[in-house]
Amino acid sequence: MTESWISKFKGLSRLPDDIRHQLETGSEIVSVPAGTQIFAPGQTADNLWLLLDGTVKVQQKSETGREIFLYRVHAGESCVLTTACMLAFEDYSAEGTTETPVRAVAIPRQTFDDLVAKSPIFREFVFTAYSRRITDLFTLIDDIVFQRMDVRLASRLLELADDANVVHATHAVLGTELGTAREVISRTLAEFHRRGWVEQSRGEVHLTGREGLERLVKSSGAQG
Amino acid sequence: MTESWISKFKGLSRLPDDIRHQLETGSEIVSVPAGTQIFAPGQTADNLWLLLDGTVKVQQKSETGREIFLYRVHAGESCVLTTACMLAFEDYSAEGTTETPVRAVAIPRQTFDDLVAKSPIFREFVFTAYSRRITDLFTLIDDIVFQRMDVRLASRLLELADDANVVHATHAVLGTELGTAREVISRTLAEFHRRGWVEQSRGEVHLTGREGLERLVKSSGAQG
DNA sequence: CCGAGTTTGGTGACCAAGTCACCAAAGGCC
DNA sequence: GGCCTTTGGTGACTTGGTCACCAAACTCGG
Repeated sequence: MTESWISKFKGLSRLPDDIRHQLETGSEIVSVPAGTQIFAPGQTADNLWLLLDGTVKVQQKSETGREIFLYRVHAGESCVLTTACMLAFEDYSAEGTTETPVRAVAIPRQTFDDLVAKSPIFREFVFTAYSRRITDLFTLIDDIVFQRMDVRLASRLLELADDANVVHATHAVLGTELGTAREVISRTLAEFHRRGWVEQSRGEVHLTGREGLERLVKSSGAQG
Repeated sequence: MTESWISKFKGLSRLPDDIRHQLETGSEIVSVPAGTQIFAPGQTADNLWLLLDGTVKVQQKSETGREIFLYRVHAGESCVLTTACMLAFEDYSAEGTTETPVRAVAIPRQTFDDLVAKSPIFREFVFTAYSRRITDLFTLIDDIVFQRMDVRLASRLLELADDANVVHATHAVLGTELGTAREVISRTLAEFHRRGWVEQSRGEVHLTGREGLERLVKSSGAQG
């Protein structure tokens, strides 16, 4: 390892050498395949995860068995929800699953607590992660309450599209991502098709007219 | 001050004497009237507030000028959103306003940072507060997406009622509390009236049949 | 390659909720 | 009293969520 993983995390770049060293020796790099549940209600988390590669999807399961997507953790971000579990012993009903193969740094509770006590910079890193999640949730709530479905779907499609402008997701998956029903996705996609913005095939959506989708998103003064 | 305010906060009761002392001498008790804005976007917060008396309402303002209620801070809780602002320098779009006259402990940034570094118990207190807010937001999202309006309104009325079973709020206020339109509140309240659960007068709702409202809330397997 | 079972997507009917436009009643204030 | 503001009520319409059901596409054992 010629280059430390620490450089992947902007908020940690200013760490002094001794803390860096403790962070590197006191943590472990782990790899898990896609589809692994990395935290769940009732399960104690003993590590804070910092994602190096891949994405983790965090969803809330409601009592009625339905699910809603809360947020996605990307490479370079920390999965701060596990911290909540580690330190606060709170019940939480959200679960996190890897969407792709994931490489991550696992920081054990002991190291984490030590570093929060010792290093103002590490402390700031942790609090920043927390408050980013909180503000993300605010934005999500705003979206759910005030934004139209077609705008939300368009924006999500643009986000999820790969290099070839293809979104690999079934209507049902897109439904839970946006907290709506599959039927609504089907209808809205049919409308997008009529406008020439997308082509569909089983399990995927091809964005043939990004401009149209982008115009729709922009026209509503939203951010995405 | 014969009894320290610290005893009002469960998570702080186990603090050792030296930390207690630093917390007491390094903070200040403040009083503000009802309707005071205690934090807002773009405004730097220099203190963490711990509420001794009264309530603070935290709302999100959307770009379209509409508002949605996020949560309410009660006596014995901390207004952790200001911490997010203090330590993480993040933009946030939520604002907090006192609903009643409020007495609170203001902990300056310096004292706060010091205590987080020094005291594991204080640290846990802070992280607990954060994670409680986050899980509250999860519950709110779940509610918004999956719960029927009539159930949500019934539950909120029960929460807001005073000792005489009266809710002092206009339909418009109840609308922003639940992230819906005034008209929807008016119609739902009319329905509740038809069922003999409430009487209305200008600016207030009298709960004449709590049992009915409670039955409605319970029948949906909700919590509140 | 066939055929049964599963997954995915499509559709119509209906209900719940949000939006718009407007009005009326109640209260405040000169 | 008369004017203005705040609050609440209503109908018509649109959007979104639910339910019931079907059809096409895939899977997989044989």
